[in-house]
Amino acid sequence: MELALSLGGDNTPKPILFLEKSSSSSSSLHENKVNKDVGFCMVLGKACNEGEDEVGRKKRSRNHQEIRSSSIDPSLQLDLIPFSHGVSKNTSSQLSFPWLSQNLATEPAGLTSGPALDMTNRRQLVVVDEAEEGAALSSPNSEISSFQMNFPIYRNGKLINMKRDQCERDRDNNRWGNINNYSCSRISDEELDASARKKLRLTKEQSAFLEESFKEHNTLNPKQKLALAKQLNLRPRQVEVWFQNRRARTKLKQTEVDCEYLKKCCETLTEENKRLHKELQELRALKSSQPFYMQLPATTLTMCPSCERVVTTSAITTINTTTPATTTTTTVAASNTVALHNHKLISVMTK
DNA sequence: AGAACTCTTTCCTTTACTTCA
DNA sequence: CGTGAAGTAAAGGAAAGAGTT
Repeated sequence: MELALSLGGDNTPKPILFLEKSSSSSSSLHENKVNKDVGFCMVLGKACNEGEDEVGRKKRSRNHQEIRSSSIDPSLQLDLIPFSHGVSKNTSSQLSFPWLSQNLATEPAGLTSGPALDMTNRRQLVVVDEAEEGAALSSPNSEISSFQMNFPIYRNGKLINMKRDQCERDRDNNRWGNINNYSCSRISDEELDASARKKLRLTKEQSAFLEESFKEHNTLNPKQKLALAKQLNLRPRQVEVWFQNRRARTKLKQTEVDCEYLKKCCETLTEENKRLHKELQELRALKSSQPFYMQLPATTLTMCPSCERVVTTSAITTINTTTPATTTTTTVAASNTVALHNHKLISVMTK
């Protein structure tokens, strides 16, 4: 039984009423765990979201459309459930909030949600979705006042006007355990110090599992993300961020490999360039010292069969055969070339 | 049909936190 | 014990794509 305070957006005043959860047509996380707890349910309807009507709300989330359409009243519902039986009492506050991981352990497992959802799976998704929604909207650390509303939001002492998705990220952060970190809320100065962003390290098991998932597909669709998050007891946002960072790391590594490869290519080409320059200089020197030979029509192209490099042994050969005077120089050059390549050269003589 | 708008997702950059040498 | 480097979780913004009006 919940005390529901409804600030309905339909401009029709809704009375504060007690909801008998067990008889509620909607499925909720609380319903699974608690039957007779007295709660406080605050419904913030469309009036809280300026200009957004029923249709606008329907399009809010493409991915959750089918889930939410079968869900309860889509208006914002703030559940302030102070007590519940059958949940962990380890929390110092004695409050049982669904964003706490130990409470989520009782959620139905096995989120399987393919494109064609059967009614069983659909219902499971509804339960999880509502649980998340409910949890998301009821951070114990903050009066989540900004979601779908234009309430002032304070962060690190500054008044900010948070966008919806940012607020959603924040409520996501606040949802499960990071409740002291950083919130779209009005918080006191003491809390501000403690509200610095805390980074929690994933466990080895979680990292390994995520790694395995990444090997299968490096991007996740929303359903996979939800299932993975549930399986690892992480927030979907955490899974999302992990995959983002993982993709970035992969890309960075690939870039490094590419960079290394290009560096080697560059070195090889530089060497080749030097060699060609040297050969060109030799040929020019030859030309200036022996202009007579340049009038000879004969040229020889020599191609290395393995590297397909055209070398200039041709002229050398020609010179060698035609002018005994230059034999010494040219033969040395040719032998160097052959030694450099260390394999057989095919000579093509053109006349 | 297409422009305008909204929403979601991904990528990229930066920040902040943790771990380790 | 302090410090810097490396690794990484997370924030925030831009851009793209898809759906809606």
